[in-house]
Amino acid sequence: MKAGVSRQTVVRAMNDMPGISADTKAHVLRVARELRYRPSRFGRGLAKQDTLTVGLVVSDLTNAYFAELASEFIAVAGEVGWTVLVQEIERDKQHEKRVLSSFATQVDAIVGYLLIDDAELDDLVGDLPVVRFADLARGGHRPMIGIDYEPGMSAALDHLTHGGRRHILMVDVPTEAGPSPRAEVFRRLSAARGLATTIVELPDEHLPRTGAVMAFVAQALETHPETDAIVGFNDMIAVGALKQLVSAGVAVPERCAVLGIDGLLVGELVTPSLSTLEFDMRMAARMLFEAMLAALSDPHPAGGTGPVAIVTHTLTVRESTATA
Amino acid sequence: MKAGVSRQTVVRAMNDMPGISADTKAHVLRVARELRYRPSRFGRGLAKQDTLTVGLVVSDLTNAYFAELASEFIAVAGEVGWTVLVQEIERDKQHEKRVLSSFATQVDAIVGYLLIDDAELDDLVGDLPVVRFADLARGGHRPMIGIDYEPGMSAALDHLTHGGRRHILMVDVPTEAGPSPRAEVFRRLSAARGLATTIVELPDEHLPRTGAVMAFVAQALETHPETDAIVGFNDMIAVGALKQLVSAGVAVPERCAVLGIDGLLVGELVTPSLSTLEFDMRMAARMLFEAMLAALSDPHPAGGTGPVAIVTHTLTVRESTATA
DNA sequence: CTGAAAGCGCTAACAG
DNA sequence: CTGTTAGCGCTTTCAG
Repeated sequence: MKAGVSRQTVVRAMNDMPGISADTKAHVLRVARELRYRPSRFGRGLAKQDTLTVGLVVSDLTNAYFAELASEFIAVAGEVGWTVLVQEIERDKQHEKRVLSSFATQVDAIVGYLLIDDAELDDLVGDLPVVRFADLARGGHRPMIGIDYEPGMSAALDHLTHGGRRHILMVDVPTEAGPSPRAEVFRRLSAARGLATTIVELPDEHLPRTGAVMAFVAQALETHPETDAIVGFNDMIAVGALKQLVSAGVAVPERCAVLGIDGLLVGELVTPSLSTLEFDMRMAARMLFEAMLAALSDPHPAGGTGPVAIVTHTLTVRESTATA
Repeated sequence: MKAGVSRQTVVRAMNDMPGISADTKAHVLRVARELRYRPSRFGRGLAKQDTLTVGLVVSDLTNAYFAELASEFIAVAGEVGWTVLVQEIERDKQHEKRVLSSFATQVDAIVGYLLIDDAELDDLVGDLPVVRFADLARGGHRPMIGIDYEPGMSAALDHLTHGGRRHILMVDVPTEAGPSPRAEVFRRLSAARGLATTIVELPDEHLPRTGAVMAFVAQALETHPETDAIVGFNDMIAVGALKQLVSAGVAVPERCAVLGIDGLLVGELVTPSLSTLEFDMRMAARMLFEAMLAALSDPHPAGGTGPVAIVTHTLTVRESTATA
């Protein structure tokens, strides 16, 4: 059409389709290049009904946990030609709603770590497939990859008690609705073991700031001086606790052990190195993606779905919980 | 049309446009919801010629530096309704090319940390606007946010020499083409000061592994036992060096100082805490985004552009370079 | 092997 | 305030 030559033969050339002579194809390609022609994704998307864009929701990319999730998910998705839109929701439900409703017209599916519940989700995104990455306890009719803290936490408590720890303090980051699922499992399992545990709740505002976490831990330890082990809501909290103990001259792990959750790289880097509960994020990302494909091909499985897979943690023992 | 009622009045309802009675609008909206109707992004994109999707290229989200860039960039872009496609290129030029040519049909602009040069870029993406985030030294006719290491490195060297350090070792991560720009600046500035510095090159393969970095540093120190300060290519390398020194019983900072580059959070968490060169990633992300908008509105500025803004580092002194 | 015609779902411009 | 018409750029028939 444009360049002296052909027409919608261009399609055949651009898309590597059969039924075109090498000559014309080469010619078309060359002209296309000269013209700096780029096919429009909209025209194509409209004509071919398939498409491959997924929205990933995480709470904060700056958190290595979510960065790793994003990295692995993008990799898995990319392998089969899917493209990933990433958004952060920064623990803010309002913002999450805006993000989701914008996703509703931009992607073919949504996955990730969502705050809102299924009912609100139905409102915002209709029957767009959504797969959550969430604590197992969370209900709902949509598919999800459930995180079961029980096996890991159980192993962790065994490890701590075998090491003679009896007064365990968990520093939780509660949700709006109360203790986090991590803390719930901790409470339940330690009660079952007859342990004298305490859960303190770190206010949200302190979250990213190590200094604030340190101060908070210092204060908690004044109230609970008998503490001989601290479990952090996650590795970053645990590292804050670790720093506080070290700087207060409390011997770790001799006088007090510290355990994190998530298995972030930072745990290897601090001194003493941090024991933690970790899991295979690559596998989790793969499961998320596969659940998404499943949801896409069968949007309304009979009787809802609930968890389609469950991930658990493995205890990695490093220096911070070593036994004397 | 569909639901007993209206037609393309739907448009007016869905898009909050004027010229529609509250009644009809409410009705349309309700029916749309019942029908789980979601407008197609393709139809819309085709009809309205504007659109707002940018591709962000980073080398590795797992690297906190890039995670922060992504986080900030997504935030800035989101503020004005842009949506961000994220891709990793893992230091692999082939992969980068695939990513870029796929981006060419998916986004309206590309920004980020690219390996390939402008000529190859022209080939892959035509006149799609691209803004790099790159070392100032890098040439090219496309716009970029240039990173100038000189002011920061200069401050760092002053700080180290004032602390009496004379034998500085830099652990570089070279590019295919030789020393990194960071190392080049280091070499130039330390030569100008008459310092006895050495640059050792960490093989790529070791990159993510702290243990490997530690071993490499141990070996480098055997060859250069007089070393009294180590500058890492980035914070992660510096932390590896720090760990090696500590575990080898070398007093930090008394016997040997350690300095990182990038200003990652991890620097605050290690013991002793890491001095580093940091910069304002939020501002850098904002500049990237704005340069992108500029490139979009004027794709071919007279005479190319080169750097459209320059970012520099600030020295943050923590324990690892403290003076006795 | 190449060309022509129709339509994907939406919005804009213009009537009614 | 609401309906009609045309066309965005591409792919898919179906003819030549």
